[in-house]
Amino acid sequence: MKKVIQSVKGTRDFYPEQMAVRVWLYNMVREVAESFGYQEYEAPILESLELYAAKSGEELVKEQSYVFMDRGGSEITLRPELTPSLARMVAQKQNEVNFPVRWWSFGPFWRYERPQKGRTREFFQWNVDMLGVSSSEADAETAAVLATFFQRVGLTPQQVIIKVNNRRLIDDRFNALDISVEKRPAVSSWVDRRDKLSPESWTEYGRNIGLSPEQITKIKEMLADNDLWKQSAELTRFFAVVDALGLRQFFEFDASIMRGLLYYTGTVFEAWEVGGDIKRSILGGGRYDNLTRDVGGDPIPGVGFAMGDVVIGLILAKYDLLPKDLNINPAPVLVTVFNEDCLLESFKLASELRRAGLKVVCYPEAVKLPKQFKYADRIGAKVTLVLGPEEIEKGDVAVKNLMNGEQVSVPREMLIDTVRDMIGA
RNA sequence: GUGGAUGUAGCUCAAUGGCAGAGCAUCGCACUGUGGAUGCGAUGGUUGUGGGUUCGAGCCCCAUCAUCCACCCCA
Repeated sequence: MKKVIQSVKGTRDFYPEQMAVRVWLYNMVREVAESFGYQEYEAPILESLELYAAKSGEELVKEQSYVFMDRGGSEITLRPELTPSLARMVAQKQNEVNFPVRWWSFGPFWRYERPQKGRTREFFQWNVDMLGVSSSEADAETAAVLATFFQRVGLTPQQVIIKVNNRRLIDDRFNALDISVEKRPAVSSWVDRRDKLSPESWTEYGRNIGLSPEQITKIKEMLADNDLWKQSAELTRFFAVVDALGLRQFFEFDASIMRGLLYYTGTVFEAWEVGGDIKRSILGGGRYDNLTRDVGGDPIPGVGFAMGDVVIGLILAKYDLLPKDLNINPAPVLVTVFNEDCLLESFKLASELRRAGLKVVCYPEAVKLPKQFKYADRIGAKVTLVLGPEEIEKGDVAVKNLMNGEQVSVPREMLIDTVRDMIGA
């Protein structure tokens, strides 16, 4: 037995079955994004490492990015995320584009991590962003696109919830607690880990990063305060808007949502599965008001989110919301080849039907008819045509309806209508 | 980067240290101008790889590679 060369670790092969699911997901996100007037765009897959150096978060850039030297000696990155590219694209045309910009994208990304459940090295991401407006209404609308997507695919607030927080709100609290700016990333990741550790070891962790007992107590109080958001004008407005949009039930305030990326400045959000056996955020997003400046443009406020196809795929599979019976074979008509002498006649017939707008497969060699019928059945063809010596002599074509087994011989001039009738086209 | 589990036919999996098997898939026949269903039969293996222990290893030991799961981080 010869060994087939292995695929690259962390990549997925999209056989037609999987590709159909991916296209279905693409169609869902496109439909939802367009319903809010967002325009589709795409950025390069290759970017300079420099683009991410500023703000993406140290681990993402230094340890998780695919970086290589191209033949000209430039340091190139396979994009690990899209937002910096978007900021660059908007900054480059900051005087030409119409603000507010509403853009969306769905494409591949790469991160060099150990693959596991819900995580691959090559994945697809849906990105939705609005730039040029710094209002809470913009935050809420962007998040509403996401909630609408959940609705569209059949996910309910009992299954998925979008947890919302605000960096400025938390920063104010940290200021009040005298937590230095340098210490905040550590404090953030400590807060982020609250659900993963036992209360005791979580408290001990807090002491280890240099928090005083009073600070720890105050932060615990803060996290327990479900009404803390009312102290934030931005969040108050945010919740009012999602309420007006009829999507309030998908959102809840959670002071422990921090987000790892450094560029977020205001409202941030993450979606989680409520049932909780998928212990990772489904997606994340938030407001980033300095990113265009960080890539060299004028400061343009922005807000957006990214959803990976892998985790949402797990969620949709868990709740049995992935489409079944996706038709992966486009052609409902198969033309058989009776024998070598009839082969060209069959090819001509297939071509004739295609010119009439039908999708047609012609068997590519003169093998036994049972084999060709079996193939037609396997690919899900609805109609099979036979053009043998008898039919050619009479100027007929035998048309078999594979759904009910009935077969008729019809004159050539009636063929197209007969076939259309059978496949319901 | 750290820890755990698993590698046997194309696929899913069996096999007290004692003849390497089943189901599905494939191919053939029943059925030389017709698919699905059924029956009968056939093909298919250096048990991931390399060492070791043993009269004897798929099974035990060591190494290595791969995959999966968890941590880290994140979509």
